[in-house]
Order: sequence, then structure tokens, then C-alpha cells
Amino acid sequence: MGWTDERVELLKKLWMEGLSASQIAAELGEGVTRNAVIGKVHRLKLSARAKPTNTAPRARPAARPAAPRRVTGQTSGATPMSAKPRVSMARPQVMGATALAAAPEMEAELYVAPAAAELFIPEDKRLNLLQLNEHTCKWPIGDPLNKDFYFCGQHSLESGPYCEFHSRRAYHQMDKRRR
DNA sequence: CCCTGATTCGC
DNA sequence: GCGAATCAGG
Repeated sequence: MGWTDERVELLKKLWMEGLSASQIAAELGEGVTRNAVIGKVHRLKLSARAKPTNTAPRARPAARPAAPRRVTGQTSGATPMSAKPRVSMARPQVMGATALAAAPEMEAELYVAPAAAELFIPEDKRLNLLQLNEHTCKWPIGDPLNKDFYFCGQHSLESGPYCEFHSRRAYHQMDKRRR
């Protein structure tokens, strides 16, 4: 389905309301991807919605070396790659600029000591700096200045320097506090 | 990992 | 004009 006047209007409305591209895509439904939405948004030249501060220069990657696009016909076997359907993302969750605008101040101390929220690593599994290798989790535990300092040492993921547990620690919930 | 928008360019 | 692939960032 193409971009009918109706759909374009809905797009504009939702975009201006601060919904993310993927959320708008879900709203429009019928095979509309977030990329399609973003692409359209750009063509309509209505990128900048609420711009509180800064005019991010945004460094352009400067012309890519014309990477080999997708192979047209080719329907041979072999699964492409990460073929994850990811269909159900019907989620009312609000985020982004909208979330920021809606949540003025929520400082305070609602963050209680996470002290004991750490994995227990048996002494014989703990590693010092020299015992680390490409397959050991390099998440540091304890005070580096103390002698009770050690590294997680569990088998690390192929995708990173940490084990599954610490990988999520490192990337995921590293929320809040921007500067 | 999850996600966000920005950009390019074959179609 | 369209949007997948890619990139940069949180």
C-alpha cells in the first residue's frame, strides 16, 4: 500500500506528537516499517519536531563505498541471517522526547544500594588480570586497589567481553542520568 | 542486547 | 518517490 493522503496525514500527526518511527509504523500497519516511516518523514521535510536544545552537527559518514546491495532474484535455500520476525511490538510505552517532556523532574533517591546485586563467583573461579583470556568475562568485581579484587571469569559471549549476565549489565539498564 | 533517528542509493 | 541497509548514538 502506498502513501495515501490519509496515511500521510496520520503520519504527520503521530510524528508531531512525538511517537517514534517504529510506533508510527505499527500504527499504520500493513507492512509499513520504521524505515519507511523515517524515509517518508524526511521526504516530507518534517524531521525536526520538538527541538529543545542544541543543533547537533551530526557527522555524516561521507559517501559509503557503494556496498553491494541485496541480490535481486536469488531465492536459494540457506536462511539469510538474523531472520527474526519480530511481529508483536504493540506496546503503548511512551519514550523519547515525549517521555522526557512528560517527566520533568524525578531526581530524589529512589536508587537503593545495589551492593549485593552481584553474581556470586566461587573463589576458585575468580580471575586476576593475568588470568583473563579472550573467553573469560572481564567484568571487574570489587575495588581494584584491594586484594579482594577479581574478574568474573565466566565464559564470555562471542559478541562481547562479558558473560551473559554482565553483558546485559554493561549495555542494558545503564539507563538514566545523562551527564 | 534493546532501541532511536539519519543517511545513502538501487530500485 | 520509496525503503532496506547501513550508520551513529543511547
